[in-house]
Amino acid sequence: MPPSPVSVRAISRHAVRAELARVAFNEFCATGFNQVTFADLAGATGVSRSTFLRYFTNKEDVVLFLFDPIGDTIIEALASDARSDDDWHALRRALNPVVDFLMRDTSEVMAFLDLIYETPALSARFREKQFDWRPNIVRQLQRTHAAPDASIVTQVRVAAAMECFAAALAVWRESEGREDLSTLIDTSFSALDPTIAIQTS
Amino acid sequence: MPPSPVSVRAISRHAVRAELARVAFNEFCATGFNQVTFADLAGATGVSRSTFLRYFTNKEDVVLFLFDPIGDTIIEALASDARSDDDWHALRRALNPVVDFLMRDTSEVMAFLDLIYETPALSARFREKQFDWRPNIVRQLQRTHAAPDASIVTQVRVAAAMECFAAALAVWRESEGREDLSTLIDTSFSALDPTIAIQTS
DNA sequence: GTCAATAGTGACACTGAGTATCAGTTTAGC
DNA sequence: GCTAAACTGATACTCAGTGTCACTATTGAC
Repeated sequence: MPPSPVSVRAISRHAVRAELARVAFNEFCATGFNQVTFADLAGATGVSRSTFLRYFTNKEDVVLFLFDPIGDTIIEALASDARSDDDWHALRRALNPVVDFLMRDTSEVMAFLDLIYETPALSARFREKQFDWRPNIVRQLQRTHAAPDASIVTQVRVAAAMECFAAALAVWRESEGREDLSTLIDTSFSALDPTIAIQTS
Repeated sequence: MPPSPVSVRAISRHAVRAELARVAFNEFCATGFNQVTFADLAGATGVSRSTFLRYFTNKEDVVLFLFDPIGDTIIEALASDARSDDDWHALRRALNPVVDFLMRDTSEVMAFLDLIYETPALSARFREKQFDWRPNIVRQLQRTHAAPDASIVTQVRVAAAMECFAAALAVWRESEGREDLSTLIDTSFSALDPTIAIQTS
């Protein structure tokens, strides 16, 4: 009995989740991620610990679920990519909508990245999240773009592309947003671009 | 008062650690990593829970510390690498001693990889371990091999190289050791090699 | 061989994340 | 308004990981 594709309950759930996360984020920034317990968060949000826990799969998710859409964004970008050149450039292009997504509210994203990079538990989970995107990206890339010889080649290229993104993001946040994220991603990608020959000293 | 570089106590500690890990590994394989508690391990090894815990930084470390030497192995390989061509091929060569290390006891390593890959918590920590090797590798590479333009380029190349290794290792274990690990690493590396131009369709 | 410093041990208590259950309440949709 | 479903808070629980403390064993120096 799924009454409608987007039920009223789902909307409510989303909104509550966002509000809980908002309050929690302030607590984390003020006191430190590890110092704040779920009991603290329950108190700060006026909801019971049980209820708070039901809205998130784990403590890191309270911060990181903001970045959940990125995985699907990449998939969609690859799916709607008309050009059919090599997969490496397709992967680069697929990151453009991600950059757009992050640039919608630079200061908010930067605040999140600050908290993430200064909290080992959060950075570790953030990397895990990015890792979890990979299989779907590999599948999509094999479907829409000339799948190369072996599966391992595609897997490695996707992994490398995601690492390029991660490295660019890290430098971007270190520069406090002064450097251009797109340019940084370009630099990362060209450091590995298998379609251009770099002269060996 | 450090009496000698390698004290008797350090040797004992190492040996005890190895023995505890050996027994624990059997328990993990028999019952499943998540199902076995530290209390169980204490019982199986005949040592108290407190003592067992003192030998490892966390539960995953009981399994994964076997792979600790790999980080240093890579560093040493880079340091003693005479050739000074591009950093990408230097990184590839630095993995040869790692392959040697893994091939010393193929069946043991394979048993470990089986447990790791079937246990999400272990694979996640395994990736974290590999991630932790990166900064030192970057530093060593910048010292000994023609450091390229920007720091981000080296960082990306090291990250990509480690992902090549990880991908090759995963395929190797899936093949149950039938495929050649060195060849798989070669394939991975050439999928990204920035020194050879691949034709674009 | 004795002895003092140091390290290892087991017992215990504790925090905090995450899971599970359950009775009571709210809400959606007919 | 009614019913089935979802949401809530309370409670109890498991287990990883930390910290402390008294006790024992070992080491290295004398």
